[in-house]
Amino acid sequence: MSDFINELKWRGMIQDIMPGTEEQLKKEITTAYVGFDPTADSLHIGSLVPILLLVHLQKAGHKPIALVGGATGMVGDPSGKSEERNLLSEEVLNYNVACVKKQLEQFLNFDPSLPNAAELVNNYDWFKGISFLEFIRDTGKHITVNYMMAKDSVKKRLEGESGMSFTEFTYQLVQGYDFYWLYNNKNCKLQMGGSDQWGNIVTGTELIRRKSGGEAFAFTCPLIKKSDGGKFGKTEKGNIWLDPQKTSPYQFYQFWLNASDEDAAGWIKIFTFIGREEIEQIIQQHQTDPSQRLLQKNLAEAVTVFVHGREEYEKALETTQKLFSNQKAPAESLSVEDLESIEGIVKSSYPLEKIQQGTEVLNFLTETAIFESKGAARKMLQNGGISINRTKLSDIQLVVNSAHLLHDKFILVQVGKKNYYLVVAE
RNA sequence: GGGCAGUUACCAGAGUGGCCAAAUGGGGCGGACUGUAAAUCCGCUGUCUUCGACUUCGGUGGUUCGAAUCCACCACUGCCCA
Repeated sequence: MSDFINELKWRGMIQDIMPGTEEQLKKEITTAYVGFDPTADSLHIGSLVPILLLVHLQKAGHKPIALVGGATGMVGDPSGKSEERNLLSEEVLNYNVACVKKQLEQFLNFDPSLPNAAELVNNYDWFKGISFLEFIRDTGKHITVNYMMAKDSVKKRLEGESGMSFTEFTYQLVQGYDFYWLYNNKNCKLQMGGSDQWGNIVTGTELIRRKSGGEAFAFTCPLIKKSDGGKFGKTEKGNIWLDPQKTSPYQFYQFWLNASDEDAAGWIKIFTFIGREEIEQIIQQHQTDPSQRLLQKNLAEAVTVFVHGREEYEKALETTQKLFSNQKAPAESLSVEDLESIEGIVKSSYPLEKIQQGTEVLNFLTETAIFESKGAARKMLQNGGISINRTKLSDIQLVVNSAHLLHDKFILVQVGKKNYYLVVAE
C-alpha cells in the first residue's frame, strides 16, 4: 500500500499534494474520498480520472469513499466557472443523484467482508439536518471571509464582470464541511479531486484543523486537456458519457481510438491500469510504425473494457472493423450478417415503399432524421461530406431507389468520414 | 435609493440611421493531404426547399420612407456611493 502515490506519480496523475500525505498513506490504511457533482444524469469521461483515483486507492489497500453531492449540487460549484450557474430543481437533482450513484457502484468493490470496502455517501444526508443558523454559527465562524476571498475560484469572479452570488460564494464552506464531517464520522483523512478542486479541498482541511484540531490531507490530479488545447471529452455529438444509453460503447471506443498520438501517450498512463514497462513498450512499438496506432488501440480497448465490459468492447471492435478496415471495398461486400449485427451506430428505419418509388436524397436524409433540415443536408452534400454505400454524393438531384439497397434492405450513409448511419428499409 | 457603464449569433467582440443576416477572432462541422493522428490549406457555420424568402442584435412601445443603431419606459448585469 506504500507505492500508491508513486504509482500515481509516474502516471502523471498528481498535480498538487499536501505535505505529509505520503507519510499518512504509508502509516496506515487510510480512508479517502472524492466528490461527484450530480449535474447530469450520467457521469462523463471527465469524471473518469477521479474514479480511477479511487480505484487505485482501493487497489493499494486503502478505503475509498465516493461522495455524491446531493447537497453541494444544490449550491453550485463556482470553480472554473466564469458565470453564475442556474440551479437545478430538486426533482432533477434527486434523479441525477440516483443515476450517478448507480454508475459509481460498478467501479468500486463494496464487498463488506473487505477491510477496505468502498462506501457511497450523499452529503445531503448530513446537511438536511443542519439549520442555516447552526451552520453559520458552528462552521462559518471558523473561516474568515478574507480567507475565502483569496481562493482562485472566488477571486476570478470578483475580478471578472459577472460577479458571484452569496450562494456560490458559500460553496467552499459547504464542501469543506463535507470533509470535516467525513473526518469525524468516517475517519476520512484524505480528499482527492481534480486540480480545480484544490481551493475547496483546502478549506476542508482548514476547517478540520480549526474546528477539531485534526490533521487531514489532500492531493489533486491534473485536469485532462487535449494537446491542441481543445476541451477534453467533447465531440460534435456533445459529451462522452459513461451511460451506454447516452454514448454507445462503439462511440465510446471510437472516442479513444481517435486520440492524437500526443494525447494517447499521456492518456494511456492515466486511464488504464497497464503497467509501466508494458506502456513503455507500447509507446516504442508505436513509434516504429505510428500508422498502426497501437497506442490508441490499446488505450481504447482498456478504457472501453473498464467502463462497459469486455463483451461490449468486442462488439465495438467488430463494428469498427466492419466499417473501417476495408474502407476502399465496396459497401456491397458487407454481408447481411455484417450489416445486421452492426452495433452502436445510429440506425433508423425508412419505408421500403418510398425507396421503391424513389425519393430525392434531400428528403431521404431529412426523413431518416440524419439531418434536421434540407438546408443542412444540402450544405453538407455540396461540401462533399455525404456518402451513400461508401460512394461520395455529388448530385443534389439524386434519387434514392431500390438500386441503392444493400441486400434489398439496407442503406449505409456516411456523414464525414467517421459518422455512420444505417438505414433499414422496411 | 443615487451615479456611471453595459446587454449583439456557440463564445469573445466590432458595428452608433439605409451598402447589416451583421466585421474579425476562437470554437464547431465538412473537404484535401494522412494513419479514423497532428500540422497545413480550403469551404460551411440564423431559419427555411437552391435563386430567393423569412425571423434576429435584452423586452415593450415610439420617431422615421427606413432602426442593432435615435427616443421613452421596463428588465437584467457590473462598478462606485448611500
